[in-house]
Amino acid sequence: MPRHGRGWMMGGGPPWQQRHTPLTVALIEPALLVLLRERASHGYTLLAELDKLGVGAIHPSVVYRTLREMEALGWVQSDWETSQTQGPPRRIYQLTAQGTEALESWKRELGRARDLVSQLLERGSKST
Amino acid sequence: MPRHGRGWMMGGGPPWQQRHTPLTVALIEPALLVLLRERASHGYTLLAELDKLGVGAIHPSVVYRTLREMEALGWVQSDWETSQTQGPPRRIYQLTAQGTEALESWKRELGRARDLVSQLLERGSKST
DNA sequence: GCACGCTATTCTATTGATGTCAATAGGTTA
DNA sequence: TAACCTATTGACATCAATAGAATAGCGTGC
Repeated sequence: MPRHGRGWMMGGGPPWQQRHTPLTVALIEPALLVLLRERASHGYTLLAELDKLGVGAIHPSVVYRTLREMEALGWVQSDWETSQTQGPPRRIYQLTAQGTEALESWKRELGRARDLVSQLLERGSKST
Repeated sequence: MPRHGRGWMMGGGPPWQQRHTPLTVALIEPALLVLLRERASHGYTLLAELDKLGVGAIHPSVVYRTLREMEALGWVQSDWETSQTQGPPRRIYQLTAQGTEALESWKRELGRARDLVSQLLERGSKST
């Protein structure tokens, strides 16, 4: 089964279960920044929140990896929370000042992308 | 140089020349369909039109490969045009019925993506 | 008539991004 | 103590993007 490749959204025969598209994948990172801006949180929770947001079911590894990479960039900062957990210790991520800047930058980018999409949609719907 | 990676839009330091983002890359395919719906065309022209659209400078390989892959899916159909060219023979692509369907499917997908982006932008701008 | 530049397409190699799977591990409940 | 949920990490395979060069016809200037 192709990851998404060309035609990911055509499906073909069997009714596909929810698959995320390249478009939604590109949104994981800004979505995480937005969520972390609202409150510091840990991967497992963020995973669920992404799902609620509508960014399709993302594999946990992807979210954790993205968080680690964002930490390497200095956008977020993590601390272990050993107490009051219902499981193993968890890593709490919080936004840094750089992360806030990154979010602003992302917002400009998303704005441009949205405009482009709107333009495409319009142009693709005009009667030839 | 990383393709885009985390932080592709942060640049850091020197003012980056136009780099395309994962978001714009994801738009190549629907953009091609939209353009081909308007008129049959060949890779070289489509390349320039993508640029005009705002889908950043795409490497020719990507466009040609995408076109071939779309042909393999039956979305487009190509014929060699040997006459009236200012160069070597060129491959004219035109949309098929399946391609039109694919475009419709894409449009639904783009609509969803745009809504998601709007939602993110709003949520990312609310005062905490 | 040939060297150069533009149009036009294809192929190969490399790297980077993504998806999947498995491993680890603490806590809770039956 | 076994099963299950929370929670995170690492390794590996695969796929897609990019760069770069090869191929090739045509037009222009010299």
